[in-house]
Amino acid sequence: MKKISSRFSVAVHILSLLALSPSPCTSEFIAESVKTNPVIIRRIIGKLKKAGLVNVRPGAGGAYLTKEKDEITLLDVYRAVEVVEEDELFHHHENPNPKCPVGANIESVFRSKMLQAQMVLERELANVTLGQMVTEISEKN
Amino acid sequence: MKKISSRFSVAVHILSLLALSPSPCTSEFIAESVKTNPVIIRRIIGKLKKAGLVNVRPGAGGAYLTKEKDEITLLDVYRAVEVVEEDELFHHHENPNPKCPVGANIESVFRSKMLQAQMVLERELANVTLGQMVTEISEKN
DNA sequence: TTTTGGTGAAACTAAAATGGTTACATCGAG
DNA sequence: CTCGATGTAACCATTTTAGTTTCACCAAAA
Repeated sequence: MKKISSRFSVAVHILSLLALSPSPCTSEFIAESVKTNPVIIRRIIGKLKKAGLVNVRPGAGGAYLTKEKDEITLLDVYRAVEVVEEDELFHHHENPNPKCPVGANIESVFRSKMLQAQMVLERELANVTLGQMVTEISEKN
Repeated sequence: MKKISSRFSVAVHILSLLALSPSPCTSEFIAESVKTNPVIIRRIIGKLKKAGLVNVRPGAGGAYLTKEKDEITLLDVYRAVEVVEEDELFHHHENPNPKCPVGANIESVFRSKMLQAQMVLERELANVTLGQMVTEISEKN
């Protein structure tokens, strides 16, 4: 793979800005903080919107949170930006050879181990709220 | 990202075969069980070799484990096949705007949360040995 | 010693994901 | 009505991945 897409880290960045800003933020403003293109921001905001985390004022513009910052977890964001396909982090390659005793059975065994590993990862993400994030960010000032 | 490369699942498949086979296995034999090309298998075996998990008989051919199957964990394999870059699963995008209070501090906060999440994932992988894998695979027969 | 089977590596291809850019129709507030 | 901002679409370049062909080299067995 390499790495999980930066969409995730950018999305957290966006939401942190929204959580700290008293008024809606435009994609251009956000793009300046993230140091990227406004279109990139809009695309990610689109996914956050679809997930019900933010709303965007039509016409006038500007995004804002639709939930309390303590009710948004990093897992919500992770899922919203669809960084992993079908919510499965690990590739279960194969249509292995069913004639081979290993080929025939490895898939289900491997899969269950990977789902377990994925579960603990997601539980960890679910444990961190946007509220905690912005608190820690603010404390560093 | 999508998914972690199938190199990982294929590597586990390869090692399972080696653990169950009394004699060294050729890449062609393995390729049949995995249902892929022998060259793909050799490339992955090359990485496993570099990590000290297997050895290959020169000339005659055939790979075999260099460690006890209970001393190889899925984390060893995960690391060996280099599915994640620099051992960091999450992308910490950004050279964000240092002038922005969020941009200036989010990176370190986000990073520490992600390292924590990655840690629990890896701990889970470290908890499963190749021995357990082949035991479970065999039980299914 | 010659043959044979296998490895390791290079060179290429094709597909997909990612991050980025430009352009533009559309919508609402002032 | 005008202006600013959004939401898309259409591209593009880069990188990763999986796969294939080819071939030099090596060691064991005939």
